[in-house]
Amino acid sequence: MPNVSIRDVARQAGVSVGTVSNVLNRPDEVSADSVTRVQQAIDDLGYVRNEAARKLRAGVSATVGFVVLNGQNPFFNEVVRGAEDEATARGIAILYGNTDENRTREDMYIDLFEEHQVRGLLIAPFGDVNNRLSRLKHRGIPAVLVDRYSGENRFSSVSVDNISGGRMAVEHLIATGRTRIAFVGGPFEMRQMTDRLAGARVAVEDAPGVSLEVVATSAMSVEEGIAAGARLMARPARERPDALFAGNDLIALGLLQQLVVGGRMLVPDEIALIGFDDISFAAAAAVPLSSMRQPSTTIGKTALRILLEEAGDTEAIPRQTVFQPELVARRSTSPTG
Amino acid sequence: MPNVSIRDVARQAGVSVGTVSNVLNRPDEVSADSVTRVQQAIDDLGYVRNEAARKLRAGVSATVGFVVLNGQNPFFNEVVRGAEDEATARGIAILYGNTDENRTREDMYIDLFEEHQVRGLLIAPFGDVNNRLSRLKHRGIPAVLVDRYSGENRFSSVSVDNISGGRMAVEHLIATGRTRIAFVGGPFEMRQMTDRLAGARVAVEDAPGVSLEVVATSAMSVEEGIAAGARLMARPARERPDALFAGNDLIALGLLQQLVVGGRMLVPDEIALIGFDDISFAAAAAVPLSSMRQPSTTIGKTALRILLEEAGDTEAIPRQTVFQPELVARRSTSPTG
DNA sequence: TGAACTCCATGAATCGATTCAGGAGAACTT
DNA sequence: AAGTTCTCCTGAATCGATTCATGGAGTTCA
Repeated sequence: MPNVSIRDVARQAGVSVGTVSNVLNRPDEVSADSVTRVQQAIDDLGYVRNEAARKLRAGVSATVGFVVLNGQNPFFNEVVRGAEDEATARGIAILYGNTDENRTREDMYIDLFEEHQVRGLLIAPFGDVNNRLSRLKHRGIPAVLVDRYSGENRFSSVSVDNISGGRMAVEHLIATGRTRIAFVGGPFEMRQMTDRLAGARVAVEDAPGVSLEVVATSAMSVEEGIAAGARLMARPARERPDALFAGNDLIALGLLQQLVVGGRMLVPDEIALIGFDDISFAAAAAVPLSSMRQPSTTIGKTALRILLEEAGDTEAIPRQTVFQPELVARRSTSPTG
Repeated sequence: MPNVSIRDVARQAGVSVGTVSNVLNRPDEVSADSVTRVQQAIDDLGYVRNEAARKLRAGVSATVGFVVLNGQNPFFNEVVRGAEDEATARGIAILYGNTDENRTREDMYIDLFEEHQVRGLLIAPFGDVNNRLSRLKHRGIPAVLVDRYSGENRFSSVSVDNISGGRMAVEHLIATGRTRIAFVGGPFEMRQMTDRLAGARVAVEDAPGVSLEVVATSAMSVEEGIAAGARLMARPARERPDALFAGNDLIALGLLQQLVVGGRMLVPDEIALIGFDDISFAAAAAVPLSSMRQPSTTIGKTALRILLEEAGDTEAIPRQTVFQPELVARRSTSPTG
C-alpha cells in the first residue's frame, strides 16, 4: 500500500484532515478519543508522514546539513557523531558532505544544502565561506562554524582554544625535559594550524634555552606525517629535534611510524611526540600517543543545539563557544632517562 | 531577498511558470531566447530551487540515505566517500546515519529516512533488516545492502567475498611459514566475521600440520583488539600462536599495539599479523600492516549506481555484486628469519 | 489558400501536510 | 433561559515546483 496520505488516515478514522494533523503535531489539543482513533488508523494503514509536504507547507525542515572538511579524519567523525545524537533525539536527519579540503566541493555542498532547505548548516570550513553563509542567513538558514573560531562575529562557532592547546602541548614537552622542539604541521591556510603553532611559540618564548623549528606539511594527513618523518630521519641524529609537536594526530601517527619503523623505537627516549585531537587511534598506537584532547562529541552536540536555537530565532546574536583542550599524557612523551 | 519562487522568476523574465520549470528541467524543449531570459532572471533574483516542492510534486527525491553500522571505522568512511562522489555528480545529497551496531538506532534511521522520502537506501546492516526493507520497497524505495551479501536475493548487494578473503589471508600466513594460527575477531552475529573465519578454516584444512584457534572479540574495534592482544600476551611465549588473522584492521591495530608495546617488537619475527579492509591506518602502522584490501570507494560508487538504477525501475531484478579482496602484503607478515 | 505540422508557451490542477477562521455543542454563569 | 466560555472539530486555502491539455504562431507542402 504505497502512498497513504493524511487524507486516507482521516477517512479511515472518521475525522477531518485537520484533526489528523493535530494528532500528529499537538496531540494535547485533541480529545483522547480522536487521538486513539487516529493512531489506530495510522497503524492500520501504515501511514508515514511525508517530510516534503510538511517542509513545503510549514516551511520548517527536519534536516540539518553538516559539511566537514575531512571525512577521513576520525576527529570529525566523532564530532558528527555528537551532532547526530543530538539531532536524532529531535527527529532531525543529517545531510552529510565531505569537502576533502576542496573549495569547489565546499561551495557545491553549501548550494546543494540550500536547495534542500536545511534548517541550518553546521560547517567545518576550509575556505572563506563568510559570503556564502551570509547569503544563507539572509534566507533564514543559520550556520554554525565547527572547529573554527569565527572572529568576525557574524556566525556562531564552536571550537577549541587552539592557541592555548598549542601552548599546553609545548609546555608539557618542555616540562618533561625537551629543548629542541619542532612543530610539524600545515597547511598554514588553516586557522587551526596557525593557532596551534602560535601557542607553541608562546610556550617557547617563555622558556629560555628552548628552540622551536617548523616543519611544514601540505595536509593534515598520515601520509604527510610519514613524509615529514622521513625528512627528519634523513638528518644526522645530532641535528634532529628531541621533541615533535604534530599539528594533529594523523600527522603524529605518520611521524610515529617513521620513528619506530624497523624496531628503532626512538619514541619516547630520544624523541618525544605529542599530537592534537586525541582520536581513538592515538591511545592505540604502537607507542601510545600523548595528545591534546578536544571534546569532539560535545563540540558536535553543542553546535547542533546552538544551530537549532538560531533556527528558531533569526535575530539571535552570534556566540562563540570555546572549549579548552586537555592534555592527555601517554607514553610518547614520557620523560627521558 | 528570501523566498524567491519560480513565480517571481517567471514574472521577472516575462514568461509563465511552466516555461521556467522547463528551462530548469528540460532546457532543450525551450527556445534559446527564453532560456537566456530565464537564466538572467534567476541570477538577478538569486533564485534557488525548492527541493521540498519539487519532491512533493514530482515524487522524485534528490536524496539518498546511507545507514552505516560503524561510523568510527575508516573503512565505512571510504565507502561513504565513494557513494558521495557518485551522488553529488548527479546533484543528489546523502542523508547519513551511523547505527553503531545498535538495532534500535538502525530501525530509527530506516523510519526516519522513509519519512524523508529518500530515493533509495544504502545500508550496511547490523541486524536483520529484511522486513523493514521490504516495506520500503513496497513503497517504491529501493535498498542496496553494502558490505553484506544478500543471500535471499530480495535486495541487491555490493560486497566482498569474505570467505575467499579469509582463505587468502591464511594461505598467505601459511605460505610465509606460519603453522599456529589464531583468528581474532567477532562478534559472530556479523556475517562478515563468520565468513572470514570460514575462509580461514578452509585454508587450514588444506594445510597439514597447521592449526587454527579462535580468539573471540565482542566488537570490531581497536579496544577489543587491545584486550584480545593482552590476553594472548598473558600466555607463556610457547603457547602463543605464531600468526594472527584479525577480523578487521581495527582489531589488528589493537593487537599490534600489544605485540610491540614497550619496544618488544614481536611482529613480524615471532608473530605475523594480517588484518582485513586495508584502511589507510594499516599502511601507516608502527609495523606496516598486511591486510586484505577491499575496494572501498568502488563499493560505495557501485552501490549508489545500482540504487539509482533500481529507483528508476521498480521491477528491477536484485543483483549481487561481489568483489574479490586483494592481498596487500606488508612488513607485518614478512617471513620469519 | 488552406491543411497539416512543428515548435513553444501558457496556466490551472496537482502533490500532501499545515494552518486557521469558523462553528457545533457542552458546560458554566448569572 | 439567555449569554458566555470552552473544548474540539472542520475543511478550504496554502506552500512552490511540475505536469499536461490547450492553443497560438510560424512552416511546409499540395
